Amino acid sequence: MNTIRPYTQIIDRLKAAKLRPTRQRLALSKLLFERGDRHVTAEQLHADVMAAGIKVSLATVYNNLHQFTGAGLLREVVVDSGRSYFDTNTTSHFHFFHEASGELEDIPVDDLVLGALPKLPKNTSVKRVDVIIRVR
Amino acid sequence: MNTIRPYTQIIDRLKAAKLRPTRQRLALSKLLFERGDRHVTAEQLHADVMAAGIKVSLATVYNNLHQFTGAGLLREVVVDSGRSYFDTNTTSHFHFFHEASGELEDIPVDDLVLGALPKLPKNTSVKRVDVIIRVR
DNA sequence: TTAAATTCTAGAATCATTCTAGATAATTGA
DNA sequence: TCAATTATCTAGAATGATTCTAGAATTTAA
Repeated sequence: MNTIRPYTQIIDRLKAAKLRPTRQRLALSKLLFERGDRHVTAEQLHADVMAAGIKVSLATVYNNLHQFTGAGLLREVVVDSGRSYFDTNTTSHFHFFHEASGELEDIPVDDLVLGALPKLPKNTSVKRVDVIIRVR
Repeated sequence: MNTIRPYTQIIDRLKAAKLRPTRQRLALSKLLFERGDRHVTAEQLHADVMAAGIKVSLATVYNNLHQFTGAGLLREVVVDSGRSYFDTNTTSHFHFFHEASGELEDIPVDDLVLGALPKLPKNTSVKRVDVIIRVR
């Protein structure tokens, strides 16, 4: 039951990623993965976790964001040179970027049709295709 | 004639942008606009202009890159949180980003078909659509 | 030529991020 | 359960790109 074992799912997820379920990691995971799709910066997540009453250093927030990204639990989105966003939606999709507010908004993959990719440069393979529609 | 008035075109371009043709600005413009399509970082351009024997401070390189971008002579490309690239090709096109080398490569607009854009968020208009194919 | 406006500069400041190295906590296996 | 091992956490320093500052130099317009 959820009320009795609220961390079970998250712990399993961390276990699969070979990451120990530490107090800090659990708190960050809860904020990231139990609130639906989110786009956060390290600073935002750090503020969130502190606001939740759990003391976590900023370095730990960065460490965990990168570990989660490496494990495929997050996706890093580059829209703004100067800061990184981390997206809890790791499925294929695109983004609106609101330049005024700095907010990201998901675009479902079906809402934008991308034709065949152009011929790739020699000896390369696609790592990812990013589409960002910048609006204001 | 080019050999006699080699700066005429650049000076006209700067004049149109209401930017004074200073020694530094001319040197930067020559490097940017007389070498075909380029993707440069501020550091790279600074190194280039110094190598050309003209002393320009890094702050001036940044100032000018931003002024050129504001005037529509350059386009800023965000692919790498942490540093900005400036693209001398201001027409509509897309990019390959070579993650290993940090190099950008143009994709002509005709080489990738983008379907109709999704419905935009309320009260917004499109500023730009960025497509980056990350390869390695 | 001269005043006004712009631009340039070195160096300091800022901001996000990474690094360091020691302290703490989690896991493993006896 | 209890070390021993390994991973993780932390504060604070370091880094790297960029911006700011304020005074000096240059350019422009009249």
